[in-house]
Amino acid sequence: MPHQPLCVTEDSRQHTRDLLRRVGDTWSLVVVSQLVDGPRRFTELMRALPDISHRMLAKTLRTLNRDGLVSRTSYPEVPPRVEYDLTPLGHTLLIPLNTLTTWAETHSSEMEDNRTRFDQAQENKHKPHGPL
Amino acid sequence: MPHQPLCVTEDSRQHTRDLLRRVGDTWSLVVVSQLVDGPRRFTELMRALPDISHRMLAKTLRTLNRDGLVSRTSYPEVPPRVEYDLTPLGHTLLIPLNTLTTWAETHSSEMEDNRTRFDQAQENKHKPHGPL
DNA sequence: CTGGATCCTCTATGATACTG
DNA sequence: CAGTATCATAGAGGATCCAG
Repeated sequence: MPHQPLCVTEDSRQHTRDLLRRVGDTWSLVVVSQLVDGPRRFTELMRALPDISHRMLAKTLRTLNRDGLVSRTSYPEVPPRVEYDLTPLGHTLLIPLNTLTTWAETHSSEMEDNRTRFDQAQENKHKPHGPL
Repeated sequence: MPHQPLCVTEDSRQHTRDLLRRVGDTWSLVVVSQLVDGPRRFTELMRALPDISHRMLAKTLRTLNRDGLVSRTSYPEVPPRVEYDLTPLGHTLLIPLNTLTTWAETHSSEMEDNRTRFDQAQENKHKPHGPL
């Protein structure tokens, strides 16, 4: 009997696809991982993530905040101070994300091997004009 | 004591991000869901997925095959027949994917509400020229 | 310090036509 | 039937400058 994975309703697929696209972008996961241990300021995140651009950090935080996964607390000081933190909803997302992280860890090398093998097989198909 | 989610090594993040980008694209998950119950031919998938373009189905299948998540079996007949199926590795991915699917199902409406609320708050910030 | 606006580039995707 | 190549368009992302 085949198992019944991936709830197969249209809505289900839509929701999951939306979620995967969201957390699967370049930076969402990286930013979230910086918030696991507590609130961080914009500049702190910039320093911790040398590769992210100013623009994309702002944009990513805005999206995560909009989704309710990250909270944004602005303190009426000068210069302005803003702290970002995971919301309770954001924390619940960490569990399934961890399941996926573990899978990725376990199988990434296998997938990498698969890709290498695939690419080599492709090459051999294009230049089989070997010595005869 | 804060929990310890999202294995925080650089490699771990990289692998997970790669995986999320892969299965988070527009079609991978949709295609995979069609293979859960057994092998399918190219045209069968096209019929089952009215929205996907010819090109993207081919490309998605090729990528999944390259990663070793989907097998591709070509029968030397005329006209040609090709069957796609999940590999054992592909099947193992269904488990963590299901965890995420469940989360998405459970919380998608909450996130949708969050977005609506966020957008309304934005509007109110731009046009607070209300009756005074 | 925070973060939005603008300009530019690269990639993803669709539509279409072509090949084995 | 299965798959690729070409062209066109939309969105992601970076660099930079400007504003509160």
